[in-house]
Amino acid sequence: MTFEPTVAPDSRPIRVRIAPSPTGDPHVGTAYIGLLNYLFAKQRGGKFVLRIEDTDRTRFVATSEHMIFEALKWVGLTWDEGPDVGGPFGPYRQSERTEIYREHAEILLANGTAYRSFETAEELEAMRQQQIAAKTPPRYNGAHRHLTPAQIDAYLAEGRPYTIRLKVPENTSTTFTDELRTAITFDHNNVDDQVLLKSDGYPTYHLANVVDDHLMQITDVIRAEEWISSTPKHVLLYNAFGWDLPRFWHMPLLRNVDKSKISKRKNPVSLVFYQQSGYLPQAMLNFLGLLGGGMAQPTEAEIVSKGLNTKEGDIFSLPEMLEKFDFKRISLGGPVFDLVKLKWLNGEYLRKLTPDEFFAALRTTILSDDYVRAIAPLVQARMETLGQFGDMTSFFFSDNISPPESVWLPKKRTFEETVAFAAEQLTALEAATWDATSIESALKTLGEAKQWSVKENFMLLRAILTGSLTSPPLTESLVVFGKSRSLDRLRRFLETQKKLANQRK
RNA sequence: GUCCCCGUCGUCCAGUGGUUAGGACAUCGCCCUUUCACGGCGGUAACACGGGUUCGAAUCCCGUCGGGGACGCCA
Repeated sequence: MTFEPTVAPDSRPIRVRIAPSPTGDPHVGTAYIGLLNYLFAKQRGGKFVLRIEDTDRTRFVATSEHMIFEALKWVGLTWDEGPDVGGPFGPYRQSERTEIYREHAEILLANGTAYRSFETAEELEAMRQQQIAAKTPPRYNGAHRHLTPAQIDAYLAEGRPYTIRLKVPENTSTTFTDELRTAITFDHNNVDDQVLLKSDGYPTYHLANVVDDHLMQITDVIRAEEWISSTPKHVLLYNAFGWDLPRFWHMPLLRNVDKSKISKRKNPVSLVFYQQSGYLPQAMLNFLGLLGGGMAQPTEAEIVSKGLNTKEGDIFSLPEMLEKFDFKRISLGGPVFDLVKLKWLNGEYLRKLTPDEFFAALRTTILSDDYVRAIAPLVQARMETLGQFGDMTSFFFSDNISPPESVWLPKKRTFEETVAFAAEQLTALEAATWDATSIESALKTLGEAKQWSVKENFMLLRAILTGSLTSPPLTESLVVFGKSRSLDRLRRFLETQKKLANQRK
């Protein structure tokens, strides 16, 4: 038996959404999928919805949501419905919809397509480790699938916490259509009994996304390829509720240079980083539009008639994308997020600005009053002439800082232990709130634990971030320079040293 | 390990049975130039492999190999 649920009729007005999770800095992948959804909706007279998926309270970052809004606006994307602008299908923040998910989980419990599972997270983790050790696929063993009503009542009476899991039908398979691919089939032996409602009462992505997409009347789910393998669970859920399916479009995943899924370790992924580093939003958007194809190359006739240079086939604006972008053209190989080409594109846009516009661009970003004002007090006491400002603060305005080993390597430390310690600094800073006292205590705590003196500790970081052993106060400088750029500089340093170390071997 | 997706220059894209396999970025060379950059001109560079189908395969089919993703009370 194969499930073949009905797909929503084509006549419904197009509605798409992006659903970022507020767990940190806004991600280039969010802008990429956002752009695609935006284009899809606008080309079809549809609505583009922004929904915040904040159901993981352990990873929740309070400042993140606002940063996501600002970053999307920065690249030029706007949404028709969302937590900030409202809309007829709100609330658009999942943490405000918990009651809805609970009710829907009850429906599944009642119709037998879901069940309660009383294992603890620790028990499940132990099971997973055993399975991995035994080289078998890590999967929930379905132990509580067949609990008798008496057992369930006993557990409930005990007040034992539980999750609600999807009861994936046995011995069948699910087939769904991906609009960019052929039909995709998953045997249910390979589909886990996914947790739908966590023991804290919050839904997992799977439940929340299906319920919300249905209630918000989403017609087309355009998301990253990493979701393909959980799509059968979603199809099963639509089925269990008796709902029509949206169309699924899985977009290729952005990649690091080594082709792995894009990650902050290997590539700057924060939109804040690009903004603060002086990339123009139109260049970023253009670059994202280039990845994965979608834009038809100009024909020879167009090149001749418009007097285009051949390279200008790669240069286009959002209105041009709206006009020409074709989803059926998207190529499925995961595109490398190539910083080199992004920089070239950005240079192209920079050169096209008028002198006044260029000046304005500098003054609103890298030379903004706010930025210079924040830097000024760090060097005032150290200066004898204003002319020394540049000497003391150049690292705030530089892209590439690569101190030689003679600068960053402490006298009494080896290369290996120092690089390892710098990696620890990165981890500590990633977890730190970005203010001077938090940074300082995070570093000191680490130094004490690893037996690094405050001097060695701070000097190392100073060298990595400023390229010098003489600089304005370190923690204050870090705060002004910004978390995303500071951490990126540290990551690049580590990558560079790793490569050098490999070359020596 | 299991399942799923993908596979054209180093990178991003063209190419959908008949092309000298095209463009962009990068790279190399030349020109312009006080330097660098910009700009101009030119070069190197790819159909992963093996079987089919066909008069003819980058294009269609199968297998192999390679890459990636998923396998969480993360999203």
